[in-house]
Amino acid sequence: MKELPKAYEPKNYEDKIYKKWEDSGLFNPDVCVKKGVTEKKAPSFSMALPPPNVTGTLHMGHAAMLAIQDVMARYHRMKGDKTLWVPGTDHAAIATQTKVEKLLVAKGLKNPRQELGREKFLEEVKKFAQQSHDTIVNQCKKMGSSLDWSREAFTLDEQRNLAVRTIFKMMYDDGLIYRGYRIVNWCPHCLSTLADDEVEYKEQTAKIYTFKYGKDFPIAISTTRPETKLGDTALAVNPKDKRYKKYIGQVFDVKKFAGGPDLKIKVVASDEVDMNFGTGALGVTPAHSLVDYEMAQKNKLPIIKIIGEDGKITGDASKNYEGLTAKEARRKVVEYLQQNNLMEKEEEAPNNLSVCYRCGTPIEPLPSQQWFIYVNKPIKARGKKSLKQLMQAAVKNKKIEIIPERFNKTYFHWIDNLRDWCISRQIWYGHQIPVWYCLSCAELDSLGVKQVTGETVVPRSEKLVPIVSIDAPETCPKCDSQSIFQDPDTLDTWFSSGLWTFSTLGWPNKSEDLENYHPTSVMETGYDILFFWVARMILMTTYALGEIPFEKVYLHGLVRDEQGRKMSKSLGNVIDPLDMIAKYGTDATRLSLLVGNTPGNDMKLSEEKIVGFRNFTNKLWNISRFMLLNIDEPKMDILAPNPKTNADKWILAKCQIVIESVKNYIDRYQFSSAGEELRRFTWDELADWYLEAAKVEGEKSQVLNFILNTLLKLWHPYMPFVTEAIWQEMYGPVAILMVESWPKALDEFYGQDYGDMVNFEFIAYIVSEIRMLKMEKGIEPAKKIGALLNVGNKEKLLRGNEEIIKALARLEKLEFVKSGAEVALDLAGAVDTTKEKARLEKEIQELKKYTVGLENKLANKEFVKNAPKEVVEKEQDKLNEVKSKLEKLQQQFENLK
RNA sequence: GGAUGAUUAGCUCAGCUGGUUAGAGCGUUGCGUUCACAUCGCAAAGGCCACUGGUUCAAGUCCAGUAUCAUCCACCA
Repeated sequence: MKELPKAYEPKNYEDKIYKKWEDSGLFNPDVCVKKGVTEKKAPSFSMALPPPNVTGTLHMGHAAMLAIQDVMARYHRMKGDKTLWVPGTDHAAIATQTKVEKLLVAKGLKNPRQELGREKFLEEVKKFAQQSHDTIVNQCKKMGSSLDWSREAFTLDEQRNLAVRTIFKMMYDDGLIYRGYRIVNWCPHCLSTLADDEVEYKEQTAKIYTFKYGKDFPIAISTTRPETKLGDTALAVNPKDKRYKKYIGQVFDVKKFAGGPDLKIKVVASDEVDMNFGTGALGVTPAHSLVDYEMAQKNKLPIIKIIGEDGKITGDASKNYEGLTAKEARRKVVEYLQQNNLMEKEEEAPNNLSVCYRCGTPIEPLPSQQWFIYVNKPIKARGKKSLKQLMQAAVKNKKIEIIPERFNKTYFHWIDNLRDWCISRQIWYGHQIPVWYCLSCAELDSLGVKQVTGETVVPRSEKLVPIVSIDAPETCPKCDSQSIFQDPDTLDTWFSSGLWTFSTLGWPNKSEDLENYHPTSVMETGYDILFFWVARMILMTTYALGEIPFEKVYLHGLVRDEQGRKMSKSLGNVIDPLDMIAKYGTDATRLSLLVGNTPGNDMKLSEEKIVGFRNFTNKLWNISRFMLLNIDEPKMDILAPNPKTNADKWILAKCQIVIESVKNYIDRYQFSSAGEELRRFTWDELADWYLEAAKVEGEKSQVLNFILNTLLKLWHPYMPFVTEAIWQEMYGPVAILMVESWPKALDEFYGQDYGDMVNFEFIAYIVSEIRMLKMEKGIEPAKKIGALLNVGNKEKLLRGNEEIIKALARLEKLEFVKSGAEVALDLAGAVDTTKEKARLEKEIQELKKYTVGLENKLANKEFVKNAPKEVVEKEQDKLNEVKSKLEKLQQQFENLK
């Protein structure tokens, strides 16, 4: 006999319990093996935690991710698998740097990078990242995540840096990484390139200007960005366009366009030009539009860069405009065109503006010398497949399964549209590219460098010959000169996080972890980073290791607010997981994120939902409290006891069924269904019926002990804290539920004979009927009255459970009879029979309708012919059952008269 | 422009390969302080499963189309 406190107080247990788990070392599979908790040869189950960005704190999305993954980790650990869940954080290059810059600006610095210099600035970033990291780790622990902290990784630590340098060298040597002068997405605020999918589009209305380059120019063009026309080298028309056909191939000289540079405009044909848009003619600006750039390459047109990395007009080709920002230049061009009667039309039209996904600044496409990865080039070491093909194959041949399946389509579509991946970034926080240049080998004069000092900024130039090396070379391998310097650029953050599943396991070293735990079992993450990250991991891993990074991809949805809006600080609708944990406990918070949603779909979260699960947590606590009061001496490894009564048989059978279905649901990644199933068993079956019966029957120590052990184990992956807390109340401070073995369904309780189960269900049905009758007749539930039961062919069963029926239906007297209605109340006159008659009539009508439906179905020859036997039989059984029920009701109805 | 998802009870959502009178939680209504729990119990009400066709003995479930909403991708200058 143990007695728990009346209500569960999460605060009194959670931190202590987490500390105990952590101190036990059992998050580490090696320790589990050493302590004999897991067998040495057990199958392994491994996951890499999607590393949260060190840009701040965790939100509900992270909490959901941690909860789902922890369910899997704990389930597999209890099942006896060697379970490894590796934690870590992501340096999130641009995101973190931007964040720190903002903080420094808020502190009063005007231009932090310039004022501090690379080294000091990076120190600031590191400080911030460290703080953020600590917060995140603490939050992961608060969520109860059973992560193996001894293996914690950071995308920018030394081990990961080695992995990055190694794979860069591999790819370079395989000819997959190249340096090129290409149009890139340039963010003039971050002063860096962005990958294609780091560009976002914002709807806006823009002014479209229609004008001619010059007075004698025969064709007018339309554009939203007149200032870029300073760099036009061609005009494209559709070859089918009769208006302009005659001009194709001609070259027009435009003197001093908009008071600026002279232009040579060649008229070229392109199918891509829409004849119906604007004037049907497109001014081609090869340097500042990707489409135009491609057109220029096809037609061998010159590329004139007129906007520089600072977002200002460059001097080379744009006299009179040099140094103006794009905005200023636009105003000036427009003014000129208006004043010189070249402007034909100005109109507002909807338009998509491309902006930086980090800072929202409009993107400036411009040509620049950058590092790229070929996605279409055949790779010798991989059967001449390209990276694209490797990525496609992994999913197409089902080595990787994406859950839910529909994301396959999105994934393939993305790959089809994939262009070479620009991996160099002009920011400081990140993996510096493992490339060095020798100044002695290069002709410095031609680079515009006169004298080399420590602080010399060397312009980006293809004239610098790259020396690619895993470790920093001391001298130039060609000329032995010591004046070499490392490429100042850093790598796209996804380059390093793409290695995550194997870099965290020790690659490029041939580690045991890599051997044991790679490929990982599951990658659980949000669908919003399917392209950014999941696809890149597949790319990197299939290339580097020739194997997949994970077998399953489980994609969860976004956590939204009650109204379905994204949670954001500016909207003020953010629900902080830590607040919820403080108010309602971790288990309630976890359940609210685990139950009531399906993979790939967004979920709406409200505080009320969490309150509901807090109530359930307390319910479980009190169920345990009651059970413990009726268990003599709890035993941890109690065997299933022999059931004595109908109720015992029923609950033991139900228990086996729930064990089986929870297992099936979790194995099929239906975490919500498993949780609902468990909740239903716990509340509707165990608490509402069995425990009530137990109060009557008494002496249930063994059954209760067995059921409670099973119950706590089954709930543990979902609610680790409350279950562990109860477990320790039961079995002392040394016991750890987390590594107890997962329950197995036992055939003897339900395999052969469902009869036992159905028997108690009949008792429950009778009790419900009596309660219903009392309610219908306006008798207070607590008021004790008498009742008559027609025993039919169930005399033994009913008499055997007489006390239960009396107690649960609150009867003072129960008589068994052999005729009349199934159940009748001893009403002692004075009761409103009209109400009861109406109720019966309604029910009879409904049953009649149902009977007719069934009869029609069975009379249908087609149905009998075509439907499977079992279905037909089932329908026949249904009909018989309904008919007999109908008879009984009609008899009752008659009796009332 | 292309794609995907959603549309089921007042609200939030389940419903896997088509086969019980379509389910749950919350909320609502009525009754209730039975010695685990009012963070509770008992009971009830509430649904042409968006719409229109089709396939089938049988459709919430499969197919086609329509509408509304959401998201993603591409981007037209």
